Amino acid sequence: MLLLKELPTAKSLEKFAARYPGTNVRAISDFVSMLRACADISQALDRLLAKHGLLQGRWWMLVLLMRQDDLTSSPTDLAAKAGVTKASITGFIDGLEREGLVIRLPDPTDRRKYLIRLTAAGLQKLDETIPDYNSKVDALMSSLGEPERDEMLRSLKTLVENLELMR
Amino acid sequence: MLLLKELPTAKSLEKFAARYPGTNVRAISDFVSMLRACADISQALDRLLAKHGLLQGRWWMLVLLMRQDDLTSSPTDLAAKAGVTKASITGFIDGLEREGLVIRLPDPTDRRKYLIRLTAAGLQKLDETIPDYNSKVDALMSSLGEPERDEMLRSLKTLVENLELMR
DNA sequence: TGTTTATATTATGGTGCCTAATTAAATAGA
DNA sequence: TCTATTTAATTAGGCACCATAATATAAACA
Repeated sequence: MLLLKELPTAKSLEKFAARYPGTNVRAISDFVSMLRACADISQALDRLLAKHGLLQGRWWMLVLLMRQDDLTSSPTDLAAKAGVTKASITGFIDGLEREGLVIRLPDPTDRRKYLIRLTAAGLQKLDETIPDYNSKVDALMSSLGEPERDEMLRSLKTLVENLELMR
Repeated sequence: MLLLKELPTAKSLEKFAARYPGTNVRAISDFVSMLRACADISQALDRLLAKHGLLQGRWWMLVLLMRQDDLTSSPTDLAAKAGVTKASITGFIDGLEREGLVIRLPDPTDRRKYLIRLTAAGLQKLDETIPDYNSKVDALMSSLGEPERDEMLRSLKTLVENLELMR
């Protein structure tokens, strides 16, 4: 999460370039602006979810479970799909279970495993949150025309595909 | 930070739309793709900074200090510029001071205040990190042509200006 | 002078991650 | 069959990043 409310001014960028010759001022400025925008958008999502008593971590767990036909998944599977360790999943599940949104069920075919299933309360939480999420996301994304949106996503995709350049 | 390595499939979006009629599938899909890209880019920055023993929090603090003519700022000022509380700044300063990258100096004009100043070691840390940061950010951003970059930033700016639609 | 305001810190806690060690169960191989 | 390995999940412990509330101190104001 970017920690700079104040984007660099032309003056501070000049100073930067003076100390570090060869700086591509435009690249730096654009990069920071991009991060700033991303952080603002993510924060707006946080606020939306907070209205429904959720946080991004819990929210994405619920979304992953909802994607499953039987509303059920395993910690290992969730870890893979979320890109975090299984130990981290344990924590998320603990929180969601405490709130009654999911339950741990023993896997009948393998006693090492658990099945994490969305409860009725969990589904209700989604039913309460998702219409709001849908309409707000729609409203936001509609502030861009279709061609601009496509172009933006294509550009972001290009950047992501070139992230090895940051290595 | 987005927790979905796996973006929604066409099938899961269909299912979503079936349960929540009126869903703008494109809006949701685009929104999640955008967050995914943002998270990936931010993570790439984390990795770059980690090579130099830094993390985003500490890094942006150092950058804010470097912007000042005398390499000096106050906790209140840093808090405002970073968009976090003063209590949070105390923690960042503690860490940076422990590593010798900044020092707390009493403000001669107001005994409630401290001046946070970048030390020689702090400046050296920046001198070691920034050339790498510059070249990597330049390389990444150069994967987009200038018009695409401008368009992308304009689109992101439009979204940020319309974030009140998420309220 | 006495009250209000401003500065910074401490105390405390929540969220989101991690690694390493552990427990338990399944599986593969001699 | 029995042992060794692998797999699943958790626990323990810790770090980073943030917040709120309470506190101590000092400045400003009326």
